[in-house]
This record gives sequence, structure tokens and C-alpha cells, in this order.
Amino acid sequence: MVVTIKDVAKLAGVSPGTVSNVFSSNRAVKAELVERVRKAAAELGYEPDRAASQLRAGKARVVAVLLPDLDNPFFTSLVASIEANVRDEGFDIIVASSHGDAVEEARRLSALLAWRPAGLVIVPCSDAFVSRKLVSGGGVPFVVADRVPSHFDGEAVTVDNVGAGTQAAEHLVRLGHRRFVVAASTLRLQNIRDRCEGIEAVLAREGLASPTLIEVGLDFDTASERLGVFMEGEQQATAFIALTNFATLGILASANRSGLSVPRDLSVVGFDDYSWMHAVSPPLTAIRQPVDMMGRVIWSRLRRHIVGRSEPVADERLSCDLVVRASTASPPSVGDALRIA
Amino acid sequence: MVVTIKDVAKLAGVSPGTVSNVFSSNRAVKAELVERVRKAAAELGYEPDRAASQLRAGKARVVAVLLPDLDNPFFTSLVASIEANVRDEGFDIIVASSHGDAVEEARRLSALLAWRPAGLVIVPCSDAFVSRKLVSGGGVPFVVADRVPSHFDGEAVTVDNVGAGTQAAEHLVRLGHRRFVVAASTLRLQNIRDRCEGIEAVLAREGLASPTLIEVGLDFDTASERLGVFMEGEQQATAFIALTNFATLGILASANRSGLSVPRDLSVVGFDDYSWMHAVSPPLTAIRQPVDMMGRVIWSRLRRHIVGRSEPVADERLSCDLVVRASTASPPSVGDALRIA
DNA sequence: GTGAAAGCGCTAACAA
DNA sequence: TTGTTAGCGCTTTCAC
Repeated sequence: MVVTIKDVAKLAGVSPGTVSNVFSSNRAVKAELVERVRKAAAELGYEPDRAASQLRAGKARVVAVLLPDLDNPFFTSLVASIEANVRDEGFDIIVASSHGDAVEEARRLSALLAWRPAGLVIVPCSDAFVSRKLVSGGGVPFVVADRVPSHFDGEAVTVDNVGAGTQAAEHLVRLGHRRFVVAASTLRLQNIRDRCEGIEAVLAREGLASPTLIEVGLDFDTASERLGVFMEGEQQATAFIALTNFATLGILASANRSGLSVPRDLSVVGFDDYSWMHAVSPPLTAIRQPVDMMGRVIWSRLRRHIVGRSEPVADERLSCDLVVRASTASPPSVGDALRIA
Repeated sequence: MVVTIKDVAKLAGVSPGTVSNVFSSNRAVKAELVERVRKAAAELGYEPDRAASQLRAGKARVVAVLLPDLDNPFFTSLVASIEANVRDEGFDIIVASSHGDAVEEARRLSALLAWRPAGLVIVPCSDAFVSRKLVSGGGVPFVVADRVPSHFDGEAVTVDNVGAGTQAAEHLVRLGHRRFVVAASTLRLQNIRDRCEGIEAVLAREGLASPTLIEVGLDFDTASERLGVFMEGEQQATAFIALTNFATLGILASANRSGLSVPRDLSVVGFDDYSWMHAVSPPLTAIRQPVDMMGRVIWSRLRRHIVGRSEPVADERLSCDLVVRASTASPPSVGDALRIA
């Protein structure tokens, strides 16, 4: 049998209530008793049962995280960041994946909510966010991350997606590119549409043709296949912008397969920033999302609802930055007569 | 207030016990009552409280996972695989990261164990596995994954590391390479030492010099720095084997920086298999660990202790395979007179 | 500052 | 097959 608060109380010669107070520091306990209790607890290897504690106290120290995919490094690094923030305050993390499916999302959500977590972080599998009622019904504070429905009035943490698109496009325009291809995972996501919008606005302003939009899906295999088909037919575009990490990979893979050289034949701006992007040749120019900051802000928002006190959180969208490396250059036609803005 | 089993019971006109039986299907309930209960529950938005249920029943439906790093794709894909396996049986996953630190590992472990999970999966931060007593003391079934102490007698799931090294070395030897460099994260890990051993055995058998061993650390930045320093001085080695995903990146990055071309100047065999490895140029030859299978086996092992019945699990180590792509070729000296074994 | 006792939401005996 | 009741390990009044 596992050791309980009573065992410790008995060994220390105090009441269970006192042991509880020692561990929760809810009420002051005389130093001498604290000592005795700690010693007894150590001896028995006692650790308070969190399920029991949460049941009685009515307050949990878990936060639930629901993601579309546990194999996507963007999402997992978000988890890593949330975990790092949350643990300092004694919270644990329970994760689940909806595997990109709305029905499964609802199922997993119920399961997570059944733990009565102190808070919930969700990256919905679609920004229709069909599980919304489910969540609000639970009365659990939550924040929606990354994929935020338009006109969403709850807590949301995302990035300045329009700005991200703008930066990528401006960089490429400045290098002299005139024909653009955008590899988007799926246009059904608002954040993706926003990134497109940023790009399109720049091109329009410069009097350039609208970019060719390719929906490449949400995983690597379909991405590289669809882009491969496209590149075989296409000769004109020189500027490729990925709107997602897998789209980045897709562009690279199909350029390789078509024997196209980066950045000589085409320039590519990737999305997200992973180690492999600066290890490969050529190192990739990319739009970096501030994942760490996202985790911090997410927790900050949740925290406000859970424990109350919290540093105030600016409400604006986090901005991405463009990391310029070697996968972007002037297009062939511009040649050495490169105009630098 | 949140809705409880009593509310449902009242609305459905049955006793709380019956409601419990409907949801846990522990005892048969007449179809008609099931119907009524389900309807009432749906109406109220009731979901059984797992903490309460676990407290009373004494059996949990969570498995805890403790990793050294939530930002390492090898570990997170392991989580993804475990999650996919456990969810089918109604289990949830609670994760934590030790951030590669033994003290933190002990702390996080206590926190996880405090949930009284049904099982625990741990990738220790060192294979001294100092937290071992802590775990065994908790009386929770556990399996150690990836980094297994030598002479470990508990449940362990890992890969045939010696064999992995062997495959990589044989491939390179067959191509005609004679001078090897091995980029290992740290030789303090048994699995890494095993991989080295596999490589060394092959070289010895072929009468070749022992490989140069470089400890590159556990993250990308130190890896690429240390390898960079090395490559500046080194001219002779043509065969590079990475023993870790970050080591792979380190080799690539420093080859780039030194202006060395893969596979013309040097061949590289990477470790693990990620999308980016076949998207980049040249696509990487690599040792693939069967991550999916590892997750399945881990759960199978845990399962046996938790629910009892379980398909028998073969006890041998999972084998890796060598995925040959374009980052390996015959070394310059061998030229066209390549001997193919 | 400490102890005694009630009760969080649920399940498992025990009755009926 | 169903209802009643005790109690899982803990926290929190309420006394003292």
C-alpha cells in the first residue's frame, strides 16, 4: 500500500491536518513540528496525492494541452515552452493530440477536461473551432494558440501573420523577384490566409502579379508531391515562400528532385526556424515565429485566470522576424545589375 | 459549480451507483436506464471526474512520461507514438522534462508520481539512472526507454545500438572509406558507447584505424562549434558518422562552413530519420530508429503490468535500418576504381 | 498553533 | 438489476 498523510501524521506524532499544512503551507506550523513532519515524510517516502488533493481543495495544478499533431516540431516546441513556464509554479502538463480530426478533437477534449485541469491550451485542428462550446461549457480557463478563429473574443495567442507574409515578400521583392509562388498548407486556416494576405498586399503595391498559391497539405509527403508536380510544369517563378514548416521541406525536396538549384534557380523563404535550417546547404532564409515568447504569453494569460496576479500582458500579436541566410538571392534575370533597395 | 454524478442521477431518476455503472460499464445496467442516464448526462454536460474516480477506485488511467528534453524531435516523436498507443485504451499522458539534469529529474519524477499514474515511461538523463530508487519506491510499473543502464534488470526498450553502428560502418567501408570520424553526443551514455563499439568492431575487422571520436554535446550549437574546430584542422578523414540527430546537424553545418562538399569531400551517415533529411541536398543517408515500434513496445510492456493481458513482447532489441540516400559515396582517392563489395 | 471531523466526486460492498 | 452507504487521501472549517 502506498503511504498516506495519516501514516506520516502517526509517525510524526501530529494530526493529519498539520501534515497537510506543512506540505501546502496554507497555515503556519511551528518550526519544530515542520521539522518532525518532514523527517517522517522523508523516512516513509511520502508524497501528497495530487488527485486527492485536487479533489478536496477543488483546485488543480495541471494544465491540459491539446494539439493537432505531436509530431510537428512547431507544436512540440510550443509544448516545451509551456512546460518550462508552468513547472516553476508547480503545475504539470497533460497532453493529447487530435490528429487533425475534429471528432477526435472533441473526444480528447472531453478526456482532458475530465481531469478538471486548472487551464487548457488548445491549438484547434480547424479554426472553425467546433469544440468551442465544449470548452466553454467546462468552465475551465483556456487560451487558443496559433490557429485563432476570426472574430474570436476569448484569450488568443498568435503571431502577426500578415506581418510575417509582408516581411518575406518585401525581402524577395527587394532582391528583384517578380514572380512568386506561395506554398500554403491549407487555405482553410485563418493564420495561413493572413500570411498570404501579407504577401499579396506587397506584390499588389509593387504592381506585381498575384502569387501562385499551392495548397500542399499538412504533412511532408503530400507537400513534396504536390509541389513536385507543380515545378515540373513551371519555369517562370523565381521566388518561393513557404507558409509552414512542412511546406518549406516540400519546396526543398521538389526543387532537388527537379534538379533546380537554390538560390541560383529559385529563392526560398522558409517558415519557422529549426536547427536543420541553418545546418543545411544553403542555410535557409526563414520567417521565425517567437515560439518561446508564445509559450510565455500563453501561460501569462492562463495564469491571470488561474492564480489571479500576473504581469500584464500586452494584447498585440507577437511579431515574427525574418532571418536572412543563403537561400535567397537575386533572380537570374536581374543578374549582377542587382538593385539593392 | 460543475455537474456531478448526483445531478445526473437525480435528473435520470436513478441512483448515483447506477450512473457510475453506466459510465464505467463495471456492472450491467438495463438498456432503458442506460438510455435515460446518457440522456441526462448529455443534457447536463456531465463528464466523470477522473481524479475522483481514480482516488476511489485506486486505479489510474494516466501514464507519465519523463524525458530529458521536449525540444528534441526524437523524444517527442516517441511521445507521439506512445500517445497514439495509449489513447485507444482510454489512457491519458502527462509529460515532463528533466532538461537533462539529474536533480531536476528527481524533482519532476516526484511530481509525476504524485499523480499515482498507472505507469511511467522514462528516458533518464544519464544512464546512471540515479532516480531509480525513487521510481521503484513508488510501486509504479515503469519502462526505461532509449537510455538503458548496463546490467539493468527492469523493463527496457531500446534499439540494437551495436548493430546500428555496424551497419553505418559497413556501408562506408564498402564504399572504400578508410579514415573515420564519429560524432557522438557524449560517451557517458551506454547507447552511444554501443553505437561506437559497433563501428570500431567493423574497422578493426577490416584492419582500419580506429575512428576519431568527437563528443559534440547534446544540442546543436555546441555540436556544430566543436565539429567546426575539428574540421579546420583535419584533412584526412572522409567518412563521418553521426550518432545522434544533433550530431548529424553539427557535421552538416561545419562541413558547410568549411566549404566542404558532401559527398564529394566527405560522406556522412546521419542518425534518426526526419523529413528534413530527405528534403535537403544531398538527401541524407541515415540510420533510422524504429520510433513507432518503440512506442508500441513500450506500451505493450507497461500494459502487461497494468491490465495484465497483453500480446507477448519479444524481448530482443529493436533493430535499426540504414536508409541509403545521397550523402555517402566513394572517397576521392578511390575514384572511379570503386570496389563494390 | 493544533486536533477532530466533515466532505470533495466517485466506486465497491452489501443489501434488497 | 438497482439502491444505499462507506470511504479513497486529502483540505478545511470549527473548536480549542
